[in-house]
Parts: sequence; structure tokens; C-alpha cells
Amino acid sequence: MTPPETPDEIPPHYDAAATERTLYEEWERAGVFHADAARSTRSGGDRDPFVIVIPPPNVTAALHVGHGLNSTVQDVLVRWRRMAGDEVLWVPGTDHAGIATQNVVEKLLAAEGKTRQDLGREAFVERVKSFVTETGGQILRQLRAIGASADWTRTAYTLSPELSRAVREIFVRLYDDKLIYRGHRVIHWCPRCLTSLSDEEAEHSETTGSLWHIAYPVVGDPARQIVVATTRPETMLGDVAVAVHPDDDRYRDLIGKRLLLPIANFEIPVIADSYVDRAFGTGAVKITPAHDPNDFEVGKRHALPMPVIMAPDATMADGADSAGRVPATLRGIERFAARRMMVAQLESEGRLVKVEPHQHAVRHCYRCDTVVEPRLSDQWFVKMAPLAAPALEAVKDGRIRILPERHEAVYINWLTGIRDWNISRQLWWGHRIPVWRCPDCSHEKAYRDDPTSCGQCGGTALQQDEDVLDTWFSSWLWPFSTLGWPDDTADQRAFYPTDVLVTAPEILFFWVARMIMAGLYVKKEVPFHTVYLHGTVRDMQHRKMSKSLGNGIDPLQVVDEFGADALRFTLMQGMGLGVDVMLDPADLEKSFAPGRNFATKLWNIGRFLLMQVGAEPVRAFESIPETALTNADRWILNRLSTAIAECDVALGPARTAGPWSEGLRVAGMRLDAHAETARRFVWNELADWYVEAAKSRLLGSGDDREVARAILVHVFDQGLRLLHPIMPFVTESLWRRLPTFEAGTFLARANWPTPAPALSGGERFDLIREAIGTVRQLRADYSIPPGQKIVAHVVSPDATAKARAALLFHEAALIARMARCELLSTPAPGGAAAHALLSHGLELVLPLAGVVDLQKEITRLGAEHVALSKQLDALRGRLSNEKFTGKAPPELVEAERTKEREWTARRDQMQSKLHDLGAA
RNA sequence: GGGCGAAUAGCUCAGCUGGUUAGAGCACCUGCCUUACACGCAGGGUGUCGGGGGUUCGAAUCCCUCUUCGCCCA
Repeated sequence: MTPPETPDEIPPHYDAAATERTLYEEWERAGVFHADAARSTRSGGDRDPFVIVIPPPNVTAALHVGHGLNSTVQDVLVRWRRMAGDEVLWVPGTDHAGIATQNVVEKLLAAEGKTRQDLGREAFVERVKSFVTETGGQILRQLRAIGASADWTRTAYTLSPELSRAVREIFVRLYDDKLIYRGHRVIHWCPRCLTSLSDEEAEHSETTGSLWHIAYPVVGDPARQIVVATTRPETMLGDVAVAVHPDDDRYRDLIGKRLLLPIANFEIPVIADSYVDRAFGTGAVKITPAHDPNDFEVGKRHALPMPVIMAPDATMADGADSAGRVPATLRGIERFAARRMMVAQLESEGRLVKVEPHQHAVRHCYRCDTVVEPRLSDQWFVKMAPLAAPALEAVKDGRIRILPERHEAVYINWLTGIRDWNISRQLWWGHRIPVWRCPDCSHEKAYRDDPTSCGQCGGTALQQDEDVLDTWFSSWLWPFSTLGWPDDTADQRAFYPTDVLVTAPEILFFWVARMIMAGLYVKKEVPFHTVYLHGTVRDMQHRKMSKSLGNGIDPLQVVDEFGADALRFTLMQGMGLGVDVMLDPADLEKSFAPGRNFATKLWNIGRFLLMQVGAEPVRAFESIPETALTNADRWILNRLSTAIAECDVALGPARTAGPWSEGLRVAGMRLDAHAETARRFVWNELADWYVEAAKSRLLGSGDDREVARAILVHVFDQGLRLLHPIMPFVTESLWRRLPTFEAGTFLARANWPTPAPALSGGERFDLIREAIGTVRQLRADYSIPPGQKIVAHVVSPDATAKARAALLFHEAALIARMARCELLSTPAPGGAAAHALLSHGLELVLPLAGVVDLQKEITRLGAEHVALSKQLDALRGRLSNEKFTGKAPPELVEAERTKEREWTARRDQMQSKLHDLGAA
């Protein structure tokens, strides 16, 4: 699709909407994002593989700006490596998200007045499936809108048949290795979702509650009682003891005595256990083994009964081992209502000693925010210690680095104290636990394929476990299950291990750490060498963006209004390593102006180029002899090389051979630095200086015009390449309009630039820039109207200065245009004039009769003189200090000496100037 | 309660292993429709680098301490 428009028909503002969709479709059609396993060096190919697996969003999710940030980071890396010549694979996909998705569908059912139980398990699962098929995966389509260059032919889903097989395979392996077991213990239970949760899924939040002090009378000694302090009085019906510290003198004589549990009127013993914190509350703790994990441990140590006193929905009810504990008046009452009733009863019975406000952390369900109820039950667990040890080692020895570095400490801390992982969920949506039990012989076993008869007794009445697996039990296989594991596939050989894992720090434990464990357990190799944890998008009050707060930003709306490139550039520019990105949801215009403005600027540079350079062929950059290059050419080419080198440092290295060395461990991944460097080059160097300098050359003819055209195209082309990973659409659409464009090629597949050796002479253009800047400043200082032409007399006090002055006259036309100032070699006439010193002793004198008055000029120069003198004095002080010259590195001292010479000459010059003007 | 981090311009942040006259974007002020661009151009820094102490020839940078925020874990 060569542009039919002529340059002056290109609109002055980049129209993102008109460009992006068709461009994306073209990329996809041409297979630009497709990875070829055979080309990976691991498969005998000629390209290093570079692989990222997407953190799979929930299948029901809609794109929010957090996904936008996360995906843009990945896309920048992936596009960069693709241009750098790697065989790049970005694996996209979604997560079935057990609890979350089941909740969504249950809500839909509720609107129809139904529950999942009404439908029954099979029908419910079918219902979820069809819901997911119809509405699911929209987020993957939305990712295309922001330019994500994933290989869609490899789209994965955690509940697909292929990935389900991977889940089953690892379950069986772990089961057979005795790393999965069934445990009877207190777990976190969500009474709304009606399922157990892992430790990580039960989130803490600080709450101000109450600490109730309740008196338990001593049986047979009406004068005595023990006061216990509790934050959860409703659980007292499940109390089986009161524990005190064995060395606590207050209670020592009561150990072994019995107490009367109020309300329930049960007798319970006083026991001694050093777990009790004497300083907390009254130093006496009620022990409720079935409803508190610590009490459960105490109960086990003392062989106490463990009565459950709540139904799964957290209404009060007799449960296991609790016959008769819950009075009829409380049965069926919700736990917090029951709490109020019980507190009232205790008060009326005189058992409530006091109530004090109490700050403590209450755990909530990470999916529905319901207060979690600790509950004794049978669950499946993964034994973590054997899996954690190698995962810990991998980070410690540098095979994996975590950025920002400080998160490594968090990771190590967590893995060091890791607890077993509860993987069973009492849900219907998910991978069903592949364990069957034979009712005839009680044989229990995990099967890779559904069994028809018991392997031990041949019975055929096998029953499968009712529970499903934690969603994260499928996610932790993601880096290799998406590549075909457990089969030995070409993809797996070509693309495992992957390279960088990009995600938010919140799921370091949920997901990242477990992937490392699974990768090492199954593949004996780390799943990636770099974990990049990015910040969170927040609003102007630094609040996380969320649906409930209504402070979210819809990335698709941003794409509509400003373009995907504007969204991406703005996000990347604000992406300091691990730093949160602040955006104002109330003012999208302001938030995304930087990206939008820059996209337009780029567009206009392109527009200018196309107008001036035209469509006629340009010389190949390589064919231009160095002698044909002007100072400006040399300068911009050097700036380009610097920019390329800086971008490379900002992004890379992409990988290392072996573990990360100390020096490289924190290197690269500075996406904000990459964005800023590329922006600075294109805008502040190319557009502000080189394009301006090239204008007059383009108006001319002959060889120099051709050189200018070629350099302009080359340099802009290179700039587009540097920016393409961040702003793929506008850069691609400009790139294909360049006269050097070859049909059928894509910027997305063009070579990443490499820096060239510095050309001599580039610094001569700096003198031109200095002269222009100086005149502009004088014009502003003296408020010379822009329309008014002025002249400057160039004064060269010595031979060096004369040589430099020649340079200025050589570029006199450029200076005249950019500074609106004509250069003259004649001595300045007498009278009021503005004076400026340039480097190398050069001097400009601007006779401005009627504008400059002598006194003002003296004041201005005087102020400059004072400032310079001050700095020079400090510098001289340093240089005359023997401690400095003796201890500081010699090259620094030498540099300071050079500076001293320059400053001294400058000050002397300024002084004589002031003297000439008649200053005291 | 334990651990980690941050504090630099009005706002959001760079400033790596100590050595430029402390920077960028946005905002702001002044002047400009200079034939690519007003989503732009030119000029302007508006700062006790959170407070105090220390190490050093030299501290925004290293150490101690205090204050204020934030995050993770129990």
C-alpha cells in the first residue's frame, strides 16, 4: 500500500485511528509476529531465541490500563529483539481463573434466580464453558489494538485439553513423588465462595476491631476465674481449653484445673503452652483448634478435640465433633450476628469484663473480599520445601535475576519460610483433582488417564475426588505447558527456557516463584533468566486504579482519542524501574499529551522530509564518501551513534552466557531511558538542529543537496528504528513512505541500528549551535522583536579564534536564518552594543543603538563576570589544595586544570570588555 | 511486631559504583501563525537535594540518627 498521497496532502496531524487497524492486520497477515522453531539456534537454526510468555489475563477480563502497561513493556522488548535479529516468540493466552470466573457466572445465574446447585455440576460447568467461549478472550483482541506483537498462532488457555494434560501430568508426578498429599488442618475458608484458599489468596488488611475480655469461671472455685482476651468471641463455642504460659505466675496454680465455658456451659481444661504470649491481652488464650491455625497446633500438641462450630457458609452450626456445642438460639445465625448476640449474652451474664478497641490484620478473600474463616478441613497440599530449595538457589547464584533488585530479598525471605500450598478448591470450575478412591479396598491413586477399575482390587466403583485445583496450579506450568509439555515438541526444544518474565510484584509469590519451582522440577532448568517487576498505574492521589473506585483509565478509549502510540510512549516514558506510573483519569488529554504530541512531531518531521526530499531515489548512505560530509552531517551522525549506544545500554543486554555477573545483574531494562534517549535524538537533535541546518541545502542543487537528502533519510530512518518498539504504528507508517522503502518489507522486521565510530569534525557544529544560542539569548535579553534583523561583528583576538571564526562565516547563512542575525567580519562601530563571548576566545559584538544602553550592558556582563569569578575562585581553591591534587585521580585534576585555563581566559576577556565599556 | 523502600523544581521522576555550574517531561512566565509542526518555535529555573550529625581534599550520592510516607510479610 504505497501512499497515493503527495507530501502536501499528508495531514498535519497524525491520524492514528485511520492507520493502526490496517497496519496491524498487515503485520499479522505477513506473519511478522510468527516464530519459527527451526530458526532457533537451539534447533540448529541461525538465530538466538528470545521468548516471553504473557502473564495470562483472566479469560473474562477486559483490558485495563494495567494490562496496557504490562503488555507494552513486553511488546517493547519483543519488538526490540525481533529487530535485533533474534527469533522472537511472544506467547499469548488466557487463564481460566477458577474462582473469578465461577463467581462471574454465579452472579449471572443469581440474576436468573438460580444457584449453581440448581443446575448441578455438569450443567454448571457447561454453562461456564459456553460463557467463556462466547465472551472470553476479548482481552486478546483488545491487546491487538495497542499493538501487541504476540504470536497468535500459539495462543494458549490454561483449561485447554493440551494444558489440562500438562496439569494432570505434573499432578501425577508430584503425587508419585510424595510431594502432593492430603492434609487435615486449619485452612483459610471463604464462606462466600465456599472454598478453601491458599495463604497467598487470603489477603491481610488492617482493621480496627475490638478485643473482648471474657471471664471463664473456675469449676469448683466460684471465687476464681480466668479472663481471656479475644477478637473473635463467636468462636468460643469451639473452645476446648484455655492456655497460659507455663512460667506465668498469675496462672500457674490453675494449670490442670477446669473452667466453665460460658454460653455453651462446657467444661474445658487449663493447659500450659509456651506458645502463649504473656504480654498480649490477659496472658490467657482461648484455644479453638478448628477455627485458628495457631490453636490447631496447640490442639495437636495436647491431643485436644477439634470441634467445628460453623457451617461452610459461616453460620453457626454443629459440625464435626461439636454435637451440642451450639445452642439452639444461635444455630443458623451468621457469624457476625452471632457475635453480637453472644457478646450481649455475656454482658447480661456478667461475663464480659471489658471491651477495648484493637488494631489487627484481618484476612480477606482476594476474589470477593469476604472475611476469611479459618476452618479445619481435609485439603490437598503440595509439599513446598523440596521444590523451594532449588528455586532459592537459582536466584542466589544468579541464574535468575529479579528487577528491581530489592525484590530478590523479598523472594528469598518468602521461599525460606515457605509453607505447604493448599491446592484443592471446593469449586466446580477448574481442573478436577485426578485422584480416584476405590470404595471397596480404599485404594487411592492419581491417574494420568481416567481409570475404569481399581488397580489394586479390580473394583469398578471408583470415585473421583470432588475438588478442583487452584488456578495457579495450572499457571505455574505456563512457560513450558504453552510450548507443548509434556510432549517433546519442537517449540519446547527451540524456545525453553524463555527469557524475560514481565509482571507486577503482587504475583511474585502466586505465580513467579512457583513457575521457577515447576520449571526446575520438571525441566531441570530455570524458566527465564530475568524477572522484571513493573510498577502500578495510579491516579493523582496515588490510589491504585480500580473498578470500585471508578478511577480507572480505559486504554481503548485512549487508543481511540490519542492513538496506541501515544498510550505506549506515555507509559514507557514514565516507566522508571519498579516505579509506579501516575496518570490522571479525569484529564486524559493532559495525561497522554506527551505521547500524542511526540507522535505528531514525528509525523511532521516525516511530512517535512517527504516534501523536501521528495520521492526520487536517494543515494545509499554507505556510498557517500566521508569527505562529502558537512560539519552538520558529522554532528548528527555522531549524535545518532551516541543515541543508539545509549538505547542499547538502556535496554540490554538481552541475555548472558551463564549466570548474571555482579556487573550485569542490574543492567538494562530501563525502558524510560530508552524512550527519553530516542525522543531526545529525534526531537531535540534531529528536528531542532539538523533539519533546520539541512533546509538551505535542500533548496540548492547538486552534490551537496544529494548528500543532505541521503543523510536526512538515513538519520530519520535510524531514528524510526529506535522508536519503533515504543511507537510501532506511526513509525511503520512513516518508514514505508521513505524513498528508501522496499515494497514488502516491514520496519517491524528491519535491523536494529548499530552505532558507528565517531566522525571527526562533528564538534565544529557545536560552535555553530553555540553562536546561534548566544545570539538568541541576547535577542531575548534585549527584547529584540523577532522580525528585526540584526548584525553581529565577529571579533577574533588571536589565530585560533580566527580559524574558528572562519567556521562561523562558513555557516553564516544558517546562523542568519536560525538566529536572525547577519555576521560581519568588520570591527564593530563605537557606541552601545551587546557583547557575548563564545568558546575559543571568539567574541560577538551586536551594535544595538537605541536598544542597548551602556548601563544595562555593564550590569548584564557584570553579573556574568561575578558568577564566573565565583566559580573560578572555587576551582582555584580546589587546585591549590595539595590534598586534592594529591589524592584525586590525576585525570580529574588535569581536567580541572584545563577548565581553569579556559575560565581564566574567559574572565580576563570579560574583564577587559567591562573595562572598555567604562565600568569601574 | 518483622523486613524492605522512598523523601531532589509547583507535579511525576532521572541523577549507577562519591568529582559537571544538580537535570527531563508536564505545569508556569515572556515573545512569536519564522512556508513540517501552535499537539509548534525561541527564551526563562522557579531547588537549603526531608532535618541533624559523621566519613572525605570533595557528599544529592557513603555511614549514623530523627521525621514523614509507601510496600511486603506475620
